[in-house]
Amino acid sequence: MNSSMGKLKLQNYKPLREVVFEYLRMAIINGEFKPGERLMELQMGEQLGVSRTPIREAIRKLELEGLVTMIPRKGAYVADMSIKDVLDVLEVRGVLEGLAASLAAERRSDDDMEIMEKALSEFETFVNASDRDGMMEKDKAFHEAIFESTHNNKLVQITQGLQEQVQRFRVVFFSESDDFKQLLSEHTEILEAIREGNCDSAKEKAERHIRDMEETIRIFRKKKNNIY
Amino acid sequence: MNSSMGKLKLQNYKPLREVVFEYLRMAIINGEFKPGERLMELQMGEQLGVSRTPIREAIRKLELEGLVTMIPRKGAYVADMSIKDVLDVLEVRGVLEGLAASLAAERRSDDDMEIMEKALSEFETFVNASDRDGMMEKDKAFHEAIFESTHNNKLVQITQGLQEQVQRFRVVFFSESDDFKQLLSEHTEILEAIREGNCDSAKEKAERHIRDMEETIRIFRKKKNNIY
DNA sequence: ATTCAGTATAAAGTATCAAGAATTATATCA
DNA sequence: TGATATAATTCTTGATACTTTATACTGAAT
Repeated sequence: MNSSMGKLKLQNYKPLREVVFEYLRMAIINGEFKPGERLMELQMGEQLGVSRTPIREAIRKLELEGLVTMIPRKGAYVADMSIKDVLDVLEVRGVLEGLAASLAAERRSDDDMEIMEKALSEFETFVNASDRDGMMEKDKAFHEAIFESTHNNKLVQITQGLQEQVQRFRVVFFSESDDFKQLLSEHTEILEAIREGNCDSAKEKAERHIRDMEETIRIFRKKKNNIY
Repeated sequence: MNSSMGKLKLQNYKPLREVVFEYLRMAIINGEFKPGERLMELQMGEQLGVSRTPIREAIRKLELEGLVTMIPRKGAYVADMSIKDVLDVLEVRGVLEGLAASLAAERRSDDDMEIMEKALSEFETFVNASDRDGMMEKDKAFHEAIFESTHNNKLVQITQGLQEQVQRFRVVFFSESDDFKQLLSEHTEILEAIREGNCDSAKEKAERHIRDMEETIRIFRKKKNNIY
């Protein structure tokens, strides 16, 4: 009994740097910290009630993730985000989504299938309820479920990072213009192909799903007269 | 004069954490630190003549890169590397090489073309001289040149991380068995397709290039009786 | 042989010191 | 009197040293 209590404690223990890291990451992704904004160690520390060390370690990781830009001896800034950056990300994510769908169609277990179906139906529920936050969450969950079904850890890990960038972009630039009805029908088609084990079809549909998003952003860019 | 000296210094300045980070990364990638080996902050610090802080910050970044594994309150260990891990990496890298070659065929500038050709011819020189280290270096340079030619920064960044993992695997498991003559002819074909601007051909050849490598490792695994 | 206690060791986090960059103020020159 | 340049002060990062806390190991006792 003692040992199981100990284990529980152990599982729950998170180093401060980890807490700070996740806090800052979420704050940046959700747009609470704006691009270009300066992150000062002392100030952050006071705000979160910790000393500078955990803050610094968290910032180092955020730097590697590309969410923060460091200038030596000057400080850390929330990374800028151009439309070009997001288009670059989506170009990569397109082929990875395709790969994932194809592999999922080939390798998914019955458990995987259940998880994907659950995510999709929950997504549908939120669409019908017009709950935007819920949709975003389940949209993410659906794609994650596909990636998990590939049983390729590296693929899961890489895509997580990319997802964050896209999410961040959505929040910063774009908050109201996704067409969720459209997303729902595309998701349904992708899952159908995966269920049937049709690799090629799953791949093609998943890839086009991302290309559609790219196209939406290209149009958005033109409207804004943004030059690259 | 004084000010230009100052500027030079400024340009050359690298925070200690950065130096340590790169040192440790190279040491791990090149197999000087073995998988599972423990990295102790105090000891490392003494060895490199710095205090613990830069070591810690470097280790945090290595953790995010997947090169070290942290166990809270216990310490940092050089990450294990299974054959499954490398196959996962290559599965991802395959489609990214394909994407890169295709985009390069479409977007390369004349300067890009020159850089790629230079890398390839240097690779050939080392192959003829049977200089293994030189080959590895130029092999890497060639692939990097292709990725740079896509003008997609995100793609460059992601692939760098993957390249490191493959490199590490090569060193740890595999030191003598690459067939560089074969690599050379494949590289030549890929570059030919890029030069002609033939996206589909470039993509297909680049993808197969990685699949060949995957196949080599699968055979290697069978020989070793390694179960997944 | 097993368990519990005490000690040693290493990580986590805080406080402190040093050094570089930025801003402001003052002085000098036009 | 205004503007520019330089010096000084202040603020922030970079790095070290120190304290605390948890884990592991060793030895003794049941």
